[in-house]
Amino acid sequence: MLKKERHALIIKEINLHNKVLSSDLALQLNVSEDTIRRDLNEMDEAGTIVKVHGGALSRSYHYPFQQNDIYAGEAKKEIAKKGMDLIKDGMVVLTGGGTTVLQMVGMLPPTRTATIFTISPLVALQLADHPLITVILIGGQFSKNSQVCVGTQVVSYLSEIRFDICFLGTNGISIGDGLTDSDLDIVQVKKAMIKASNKLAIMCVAEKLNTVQRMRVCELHQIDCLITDLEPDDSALNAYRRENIQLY
Amino acid sequence: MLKKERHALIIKEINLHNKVLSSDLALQLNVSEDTIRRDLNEMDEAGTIVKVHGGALSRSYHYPFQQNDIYAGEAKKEIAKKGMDLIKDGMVVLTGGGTTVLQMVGMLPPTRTATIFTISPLVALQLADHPLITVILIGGQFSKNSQVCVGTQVVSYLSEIRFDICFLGTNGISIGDGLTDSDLDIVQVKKAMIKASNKLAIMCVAEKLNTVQRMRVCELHQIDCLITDLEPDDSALNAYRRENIQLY
DNA sequence: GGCAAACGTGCAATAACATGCAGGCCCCTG
DNA sequence: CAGGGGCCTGCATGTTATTGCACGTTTGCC
Repeated sequence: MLKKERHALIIKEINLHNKVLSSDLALQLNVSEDTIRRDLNEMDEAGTIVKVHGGALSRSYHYPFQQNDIYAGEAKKEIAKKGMDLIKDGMVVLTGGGTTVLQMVGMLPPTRTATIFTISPLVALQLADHPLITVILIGGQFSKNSQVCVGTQVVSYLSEIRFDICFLGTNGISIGDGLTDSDLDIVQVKKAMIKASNKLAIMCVAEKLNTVQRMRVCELHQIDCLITDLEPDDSALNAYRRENIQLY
Repeated sequence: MLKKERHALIIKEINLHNKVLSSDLALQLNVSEDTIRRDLNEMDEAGTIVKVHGGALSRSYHYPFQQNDIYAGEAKKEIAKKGMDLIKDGMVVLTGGGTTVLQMVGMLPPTRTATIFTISPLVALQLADHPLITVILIGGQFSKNSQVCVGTQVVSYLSEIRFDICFLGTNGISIGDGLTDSDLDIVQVKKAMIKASNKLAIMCVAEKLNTVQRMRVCELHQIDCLITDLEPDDSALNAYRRENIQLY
């Protein structure tokens, strides 16, 4: 087995799986782990791969963070655009505090007139430079983790108003468990928000579909609109389509 | 499972849900919680994430508004420091929304315990990473000019609570006209804030001393503390000293 | 104020590592 | 063809990294 040959195989393996283990390669190529290590070191110095303790990773895999952010950013913009279209002139809207919601309100055209209630200071600030939209910030205890207002104040306030539509971001959504979240305070507020609204729109990046968190927010059938970055007829959404959820 | 691999997965999880629990990760990645803790600590030191008790949070989500800190001039920092000293452990504090107030709450030592009510979303967000302070955001119509909550909701809410001390920024202050402001909504809220508080502290940069705005907020004698960037015995403050205002 | 979960630390076992050395292979030269 | 040098490989050595567990402490919640 020639060195170049091994290198080629290692690269092939890394391209395939984004990672290799020294021990696997030694077994597979029938050489000692020392040799593999030497190979990996050379290739790391050459910049072909990234060596780590125990094996090596593909160079692109080593810096997936920014790519992911950008990718997720694009997806969220896509979702935001679709969600935005659900807000018609004169509507009374209620929103939660996710980044997708934030994106959405930032994209609202300056000519749109609406009243937006929100539990998120960030959403309120985002809307500060919108000329026509009236913003009502719903006050209460400020949750440091999720940067929205929670607590009994919020819940009882919500009980006194009816909204045309409620936009919520997603933490977990799945067929079996419906909409789920990880924070008790948030769950209670979200429940109250849903109860106070005629329509419920859930915004969800495809990656979060079919993930489950600890606590239940609501059943699937309570969701009216599901807005994702996928095409509405994507097969990944089949199960949700069967629940009579309007897909966007 | 390679360490880098775990790190990448943790980051992915955090980007997705904005937070992770050590216990969940341990289960999901099939390693001990100790290992996860070590991972999270490393990533926290590297600045990738923010570690908290029980798990970790996304850095970008947690500090989206840090750029705001830059604006504060030296004078405002000086004022902020003096004002900060008036907040003692256990106090129930009410604040308005000026940049000086924002500076001040940003400087509060991490060991300080207090409950801070505020009409300013920015103040709430600024305090989001303070471990001990409870933040109550007072909700209402969001004023786009001044980026605080105003309106009858706020006023009636304030009528039901008593605060130890109220911090307000300054728009205009002068011997003849007292504290003045330019926006009717703001004035009404400020009046209610003053009425609800045992002590009134006004934060004011020297340039704004002896300026007058269109509408009156309160008389000079209602002010308990005047915090400026001048020395307390500065002659420019003589007139205010005569009004029995405590100078800082 | 009490309790359980989360925490940090030290320790030990194991895996992975770097390094030096010896043997084997190839090629070159005499 | 014999010998030698360069390169690669495997093995042995000692070192470092990583991980899980045990311990006592801190933290957050009720």
